[in-house]
Amino acid sequence: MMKQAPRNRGSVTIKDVAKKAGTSIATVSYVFSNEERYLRPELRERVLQAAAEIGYVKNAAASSLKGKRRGILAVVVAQFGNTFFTRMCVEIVSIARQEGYVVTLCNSDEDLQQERLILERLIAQRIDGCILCPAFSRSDNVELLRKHNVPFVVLERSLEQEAPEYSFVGHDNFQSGYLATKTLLLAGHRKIAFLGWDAPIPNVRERVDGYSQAMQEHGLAESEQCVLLDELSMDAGRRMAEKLNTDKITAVVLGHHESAKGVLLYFQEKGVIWPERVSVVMIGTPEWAEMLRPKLTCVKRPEQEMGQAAAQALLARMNDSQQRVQSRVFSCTLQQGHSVAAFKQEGEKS
Amino acid sequence: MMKQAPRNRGSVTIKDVAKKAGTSIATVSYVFSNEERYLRPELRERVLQAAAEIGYVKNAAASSLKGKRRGILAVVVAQFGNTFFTRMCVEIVSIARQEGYVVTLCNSDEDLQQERLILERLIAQRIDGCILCPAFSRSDNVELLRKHNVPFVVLERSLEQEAPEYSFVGHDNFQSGYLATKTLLLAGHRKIAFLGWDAPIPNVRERVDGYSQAMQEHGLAESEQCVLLDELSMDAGRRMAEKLNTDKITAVVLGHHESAKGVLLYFQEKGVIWPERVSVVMIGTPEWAEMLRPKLTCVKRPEQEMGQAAAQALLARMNDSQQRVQSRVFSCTLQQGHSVAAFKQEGEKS
DNA sequence: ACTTAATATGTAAACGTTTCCATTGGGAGA
DNA sequence: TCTCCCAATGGAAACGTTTACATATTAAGT
Repeated sequence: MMKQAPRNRGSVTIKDVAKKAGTSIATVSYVFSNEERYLRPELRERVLQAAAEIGYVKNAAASSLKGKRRGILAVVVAQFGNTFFTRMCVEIVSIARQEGYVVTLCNSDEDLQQERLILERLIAQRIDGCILCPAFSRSDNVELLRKHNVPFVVLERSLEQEAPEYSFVGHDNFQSGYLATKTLLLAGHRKIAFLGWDAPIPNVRERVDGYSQAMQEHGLAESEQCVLLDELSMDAGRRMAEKLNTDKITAVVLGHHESAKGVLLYFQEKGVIWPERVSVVMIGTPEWAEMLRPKLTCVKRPEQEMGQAAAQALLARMNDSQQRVQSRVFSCTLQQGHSVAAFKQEGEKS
Repeated sequence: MMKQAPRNRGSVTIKDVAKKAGTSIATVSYVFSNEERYLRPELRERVLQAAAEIGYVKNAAASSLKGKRRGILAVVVAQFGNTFFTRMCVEIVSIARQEGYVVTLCNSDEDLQQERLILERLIAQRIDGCILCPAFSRSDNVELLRKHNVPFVVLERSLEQEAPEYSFVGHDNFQSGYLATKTLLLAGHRKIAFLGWDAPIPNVRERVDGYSQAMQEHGLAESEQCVLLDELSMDAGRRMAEKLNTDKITAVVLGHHESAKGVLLYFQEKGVIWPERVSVVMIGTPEWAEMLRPKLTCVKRPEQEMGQAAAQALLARMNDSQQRVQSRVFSCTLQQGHSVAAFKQEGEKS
């Protein structure tokens, strides 16, 4: 019985190149992965020629076995489809590509089970590094990475609990809440509501803290503050908007653009037009923010810089595991729109 | 001189597990990758125990060397950030995950050079399969995949030239253009413009063909048709909108949602309100489409089904390379909004 | 007790690379 | 002519798995 040519998936191997070029596999390997090694130019050329002819591409998996890098980085986010993350991903991928890495993008969908599954798979692939936005800011799965010596950077969500040191890149949630609120306060508003996400994570708390702080600076104690939190959906946005007493409230901070959609649609339906009836500042800059008229005033997070910073932090960590962890927290800026109007007393209507 | 413990990246190997469990590596391997093989339950348990204790995770790269699958699929799109693709990706990833694959998402950014680079890197990784939306519908790089026996499925962009057979999943561009136009025609409009992308790819041509066909069916010859094409950007959208003679035109088909943004912003600025002054149907359903008021009437492509179909087609192809290629073309549906008004003569204004 | 057949485990050769080290063939210096 | 050395190449072990095959153990049949 003829022995089948086994040829795993029919791939061309270094051996084939060696045979074709009439040399040893060692030589071929030197040509492709050891620039320094001196070889007769003529020989080097011959090998390259042969390789090109039969279409040889080095097997990265085999190569990684011998201690070479794997060539794969991973980004695990909790909300794929959220433009904030998408934009950062684009930057990360771009920098990674320059360094010769392929990036695998994963979505935990804010689910710890999924996240764990994903990380286990990534570890099985022996990825070279990982950028992780942990679901619910939980450190559970981060420990997996640590245990397996995968260099990693935490993105956007700082960890709860007393987690050991780790590199972090995110934006200043407190400041974003503060900035949004301050903008409304400076326009003269006092009855300002904060509508946001009800997740038990630092990001949310800090934004609310920023709101509270700004309010207090203007002499508005807790009793005069109004914070509504609900899940991340249009319906939740609607629910919150319904609860608002728009006769009393003159301005709102939209703490998350996902539920913001529901709020604004509700406003539009009910004729609560901005900025005449209510002033609005939103945290986040989804694509639709620039399409609405009047245009929304938004707090912009520097996604581009953040993505770059995350990628660089990871690369730094990979190159030198001893390196001090980095922590970079970015400030947000106000993206001026037309949804904030100066507050007018309107003749003692209350 | 003490020889350093080499321990590539410090990973725990099958050998460590064997030592810990006091058995051979063969046994450990059987435990983890050969369900059938009978082992004394007590032994199996002991191995699992040992593995768990020292945190063993199988090295997928090494495993793949022996002919096992690599566990990686790739999706290469030309426009990352375009929600149309993002939504399909979500589905693909979800199905792939069920089958135990990790998916790497790549963005060629409509650049053939990039695309080639990406594919070469993916081939080096010996991915198990690939879903590709080829930049500019060019088949150049697709051949790379074929040459390296990577099972693949072409997504959304059919190939130009006389390409050999390949599996394809996309939507019916002709029908989408036809449906959009027909909707306006049925509302009584006659002066209808088509604004779209000027790329030399079948997708674009077919949409325009759909427009033309619909127009002709209503007795409107080429001279009464109006097709404007430009690049994919808001500015381009503005440019096209400026060129429109809105005194003559009573309705527009927005052929691509990216430039559509520019068009609509321009309309808003110039007070060309819809549907009173101009009726609008857009091909595509970006997030912002549901935020505008009046809400846009859109042609919806079934992204979810398409993503699933693509993933399934790929898996089918991977499991049986002999299998006949599949070609699935999905129809679009109208997503009713309020941007189309019945055409009224308005008293011989012209 | 002795073969036979099952059952349970281990040995070792691959997979495609990388790289240490050995080997070869000159040419220069003596 | 003979060393010696250097430059250029190849042999072979290793990386962490899988798996065909060999071995060792046990039970059953004579």
